[in-house]
Amino acid sequence: MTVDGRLVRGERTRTAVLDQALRLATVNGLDGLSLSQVADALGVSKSGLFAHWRSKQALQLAVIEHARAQWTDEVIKPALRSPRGVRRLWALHDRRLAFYEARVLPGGCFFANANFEFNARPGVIRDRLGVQLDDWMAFLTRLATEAVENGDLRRVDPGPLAFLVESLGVCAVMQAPVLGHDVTFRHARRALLDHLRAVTTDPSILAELS
Amino acid sequence: MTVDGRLVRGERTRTAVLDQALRLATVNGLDGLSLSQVADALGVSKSGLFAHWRSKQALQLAVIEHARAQWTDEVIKPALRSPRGVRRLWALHDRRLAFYEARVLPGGCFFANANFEFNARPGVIRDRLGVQLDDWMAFLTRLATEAVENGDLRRVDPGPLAFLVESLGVCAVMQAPVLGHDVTFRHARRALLDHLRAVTTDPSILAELS
DNA sequence: CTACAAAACGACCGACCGTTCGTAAATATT
DNA sequence: AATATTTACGAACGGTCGGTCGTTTTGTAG
Repeated sequence: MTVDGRLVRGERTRTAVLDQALRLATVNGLDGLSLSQVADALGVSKSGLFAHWRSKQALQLAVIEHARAQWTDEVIKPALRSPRGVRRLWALHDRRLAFYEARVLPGGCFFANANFEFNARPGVIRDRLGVQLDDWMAFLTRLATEAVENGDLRRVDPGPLAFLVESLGVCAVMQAPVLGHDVTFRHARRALLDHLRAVTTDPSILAELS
Repeated sequence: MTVDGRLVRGERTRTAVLDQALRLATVNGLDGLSLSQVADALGVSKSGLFAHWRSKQALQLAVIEHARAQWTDEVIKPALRSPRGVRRLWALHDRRLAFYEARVLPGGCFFANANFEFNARPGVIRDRLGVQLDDWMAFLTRLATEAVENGDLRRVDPGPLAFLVESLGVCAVMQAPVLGHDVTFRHARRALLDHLRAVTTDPSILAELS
């Protein structure tokens, strides 16, 4: 929020806190997020954080929202510029991998980490992550359905196909730091390409893809 | 370890501790594992744990080994009873899913959870998990290679295929608690079956599979 | 310049953590 | 039965955590 062109004092720190908190939460876990560490890393006092968020959980939820907005801007929107159909589905997969290749920032995917972390821990956080995952899978399924309706695919259920795309993306960001970015991302791209080639009606559509 | 047919006193508690610790670590995270909680859940004193493991990290490493042994007995060995080739590759996928369907125990897959948790946290734990993952992928790749050498598959790189199998398994145990076991496992099975059908030379091999 | 409101601060609290240590109980040995 | 040795125990320590509160600093308006 801006007033007269200048940043309100608290607003600048607000986004700075969310950036730092997202970074730390991605590395140490959303639950392992330490308010003390966030404050120290920014050179502000820990108690000052409670002026913006009433509790740690409130900050955690804000971090989730922050990550969601970032994901929308940097992955979903660019992918939607590709032509609808199989190529758009591939574009999303490619953008996702590129998103993690670009930033050498450690910690992998915040959402994947958080989902695994809260897999068996019911509560507000778990519910919020569940809604995000539901929306994301619905979006992927819609893309797969569009590809089928376009006549690009044959004999394919959109659900399992969306699940396959998601699986390759999730597993890639998990294995990349351990087994090496090069081989992991190559496998993730190659596996989906092989699959699409096998189920696409007109393979020439895929010729331009790497 | 047994002496004269009777359990040494400490040994019974040792495996009980590892079972409980594995359960808690799967839910709360390997780093979120609390020695106090382990001791309380078993009705033993916290300080007594240090007689068996010199530190929390030592117990964490023992838990990893415990999980590995369990995984070998309940997933790998049964799958190896299937005939070599595509059917054995499918059997492993199926056994893995059945392993998590059978135990309604919450927390998903310990190894997946731990890998994501320590993705960006170098150290002894990270190294140990990395070796496990490396071995596991090598095993999967060997199964895929066998399927190719058997003549079951066409135009397929074993590496990406192994990566695909692993991806579907990992993602299934991540989504199952959130989106429901039924739809998630169905998608995980269907996606691999579709893929195998598309790349198998003799589809009749897959007829018997669900 | 003064006065007011918002925001950041530092000190502090209770809770939980991993770890250590002296002691008591349980087992093994003579 | 008495001794020696292993094993588990409870209390306590230092440290970090999330959260609270009174004070001081900062920015704004009259």
